Amino acid sequence: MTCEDDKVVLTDFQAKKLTALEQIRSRKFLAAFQSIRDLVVMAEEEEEEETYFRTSRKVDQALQRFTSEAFVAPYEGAAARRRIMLGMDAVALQLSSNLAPPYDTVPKRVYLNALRALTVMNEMQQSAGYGGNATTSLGADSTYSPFRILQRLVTGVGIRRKEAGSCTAYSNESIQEKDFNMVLNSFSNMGRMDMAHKIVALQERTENAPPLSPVGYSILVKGYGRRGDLRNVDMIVAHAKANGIVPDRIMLNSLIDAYVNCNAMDKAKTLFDCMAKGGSSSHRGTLKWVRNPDSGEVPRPNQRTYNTILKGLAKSGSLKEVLSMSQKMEMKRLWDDVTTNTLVHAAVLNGNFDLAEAVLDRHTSSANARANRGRRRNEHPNVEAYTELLDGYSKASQLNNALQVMQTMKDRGVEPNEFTYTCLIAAFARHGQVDKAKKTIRYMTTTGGLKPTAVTYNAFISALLSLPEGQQDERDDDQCSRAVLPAPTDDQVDEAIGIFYDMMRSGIRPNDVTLATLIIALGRCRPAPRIEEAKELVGKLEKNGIVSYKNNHKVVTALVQSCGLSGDINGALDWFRMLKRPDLVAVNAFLDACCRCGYEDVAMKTFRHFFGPGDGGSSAILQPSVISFSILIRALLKKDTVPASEDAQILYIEMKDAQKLFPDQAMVDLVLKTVIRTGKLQKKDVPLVASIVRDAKELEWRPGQLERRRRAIKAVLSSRSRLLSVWNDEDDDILLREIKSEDTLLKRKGWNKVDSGFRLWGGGKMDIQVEGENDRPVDEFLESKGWNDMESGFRIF
DNA sequence: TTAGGGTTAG
Repeated sequence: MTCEDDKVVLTDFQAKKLTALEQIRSRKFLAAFQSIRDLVVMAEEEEEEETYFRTSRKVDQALQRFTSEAFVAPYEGAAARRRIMLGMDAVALQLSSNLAPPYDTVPKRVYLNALRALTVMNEMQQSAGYGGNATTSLGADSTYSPFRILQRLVTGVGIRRKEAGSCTAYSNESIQEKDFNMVLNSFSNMGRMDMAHKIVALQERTENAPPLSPVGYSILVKGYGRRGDLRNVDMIVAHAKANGIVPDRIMLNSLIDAYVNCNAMDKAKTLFDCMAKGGSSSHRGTLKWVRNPDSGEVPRPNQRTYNTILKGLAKSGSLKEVLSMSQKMEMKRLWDDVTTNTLVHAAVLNGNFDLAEAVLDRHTSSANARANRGRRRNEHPNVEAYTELLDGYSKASQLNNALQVMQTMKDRGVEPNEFTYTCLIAAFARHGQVDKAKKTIRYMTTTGGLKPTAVTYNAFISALLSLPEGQQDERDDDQCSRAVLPAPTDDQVDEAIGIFYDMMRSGIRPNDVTLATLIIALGRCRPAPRIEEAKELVGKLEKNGIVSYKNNHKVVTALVQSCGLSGDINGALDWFRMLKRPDLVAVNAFLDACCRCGYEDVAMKTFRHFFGPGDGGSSAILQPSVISFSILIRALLKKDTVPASEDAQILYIEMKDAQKLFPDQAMVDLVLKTVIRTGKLQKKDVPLVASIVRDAKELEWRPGQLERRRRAIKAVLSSRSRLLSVWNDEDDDILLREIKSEDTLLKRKGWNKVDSGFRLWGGGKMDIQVEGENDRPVDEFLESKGWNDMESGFRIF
């Protein structure tokens, strides 16, 4: 190579580099990346050593310039995603290049920037509802990238040493714990506990990596708590204890919240008690762990602690408990906007709209920007409560009151947001006012300056598919529990599909929930299922790359269920087989499909395959749920034979003894409905019914559930049976009246154990006939069964 | 770095 040639090459190179820098400046990232790729090749081909080194350094400068721009905020949106992934491509390019060392490695700072960009981006996309369509040009999954970067950071592979050419060993000591925690937190927020676990494992087995601190444990506990995974929450706590972790207030708050999310209020209350009472708490064991061994102090509860426990009480306890706790908070001056929102939540959950209105009357914040720091821009701190109240009215078929909430918001200067509009749109749709729902979408976009989301349309569609007001009573008695929503009509389904196309036309990508909703609707619609249309729809969307159903559990499960509903067992089987690792919901859907199509034997085999032999051993692939048992028990009872009823009973016992599961409302409804036909309860079914209703005695019934239960009872009553269980909820007028009249009756009969869990109710005559036992006095019958009538919670008269 | 509050959902 002559001196002349050399000059030309350098000039070319410089020109290219200038182009690249200009492209970066004008944010043409793809073009810039391509230019840099050319630069890399040019440098690699350089033969003269010093020039090779010099050009390599210049390429590195360009690369660093590129990545520092690529990994900068904002991290939201498709363009940001492309930019960040190009940044990752640039990192990969440099690592795989033959640039002169150390320029074939990447400075630590770049990795750290990438880490931040990737984690924030992944979390945002998760919440934006991107499906599994995320792949990069290198085929790398953006979910794994943060993990791989951390791996590099701890091993030093591909990381530039401080001084060029230095031979000193890479030291990972300067990797901050917060770098790990940032990634851990993002996986935890995404619900990817598998990945979170990988991070922890990496941290634990790497020398010099920072050990898990209360911060890391807080993050893990949060993640498992959100998934309702009590077992792993407990496991993390045990791990922390074993490692001598002294929990701080945040960790305890996280733990209380996790317990609340896992419906483990007893544990949440214990912890709260320790924090509130400190040394005087009676929970010695917990106290021992929670207390700081040096100072002897126990972290004191703060506003968040109280709000968290309040949320738990709202979820599981009575309104009374919530009210007394909120009064305590007010006295301690710990009341804030979250308290207001939580109290409204509790009130709405209990159907006590007056209370919700009263709380908002008194506690609505005067909107000020300072209160909103860290939240969405200038949003009123109580929109959430108003939104929930609106939604509550709408779901309780009180459209006018729902609309009145919009007016109240306006009067009080509470600006509706996309959540509020979503609920309003669903409210219109639920009441058959489709045009107004559509208008609201337009209104929120234009006047409100808000964008409807996939959830907006999903809410619209599913509200449409639920029966409009006025037709509620026409449901057949199949539809007594939430587990069985009313079957939509052809017209409703057509309307829903129309909205679905509106959605796509306005450029909003349907997600798996959208698709699953439509699939189920098509599978169940009246007068005949339209399963073929469902399959076509899925195929079309897949072909056009709009939604990918492959490996999408929700969509495939919906197809399994839909096939089952329309008697297509082969279809159900085909779709079910597509799932490499079916989850509980999928297995339940398949069990249901088998049973509906008359393949109880296949169902039973499937049940054993996934849930094990029922000995409580650990050979099971999955843990069954009450639903799994409900499906099989119903199928068995439907067979209406003595051996099948016995099998049902055995399954029920297995559910309680081996699986420690107890019946829920749906199961009670289902069994009652299946077993009580033509007013007769057959002898073979008595033991099962008796134990189920007795076990269900502790169930908590909320107004919505009470309503369903009331319908179930109505169904039972209308089938000439008299069957009633005892309610503790004094809020429900109708049931109260029924119980009162029942109590009168019991008094007249001289029976005063009204607290027993279960009564059969009839105007003094025996309405439930126990086949073959009609003539025998009840007490004799019970005695013959070895039942103590009241203690067994079962009385026949 | 980490903790509490609203919409759809098999």
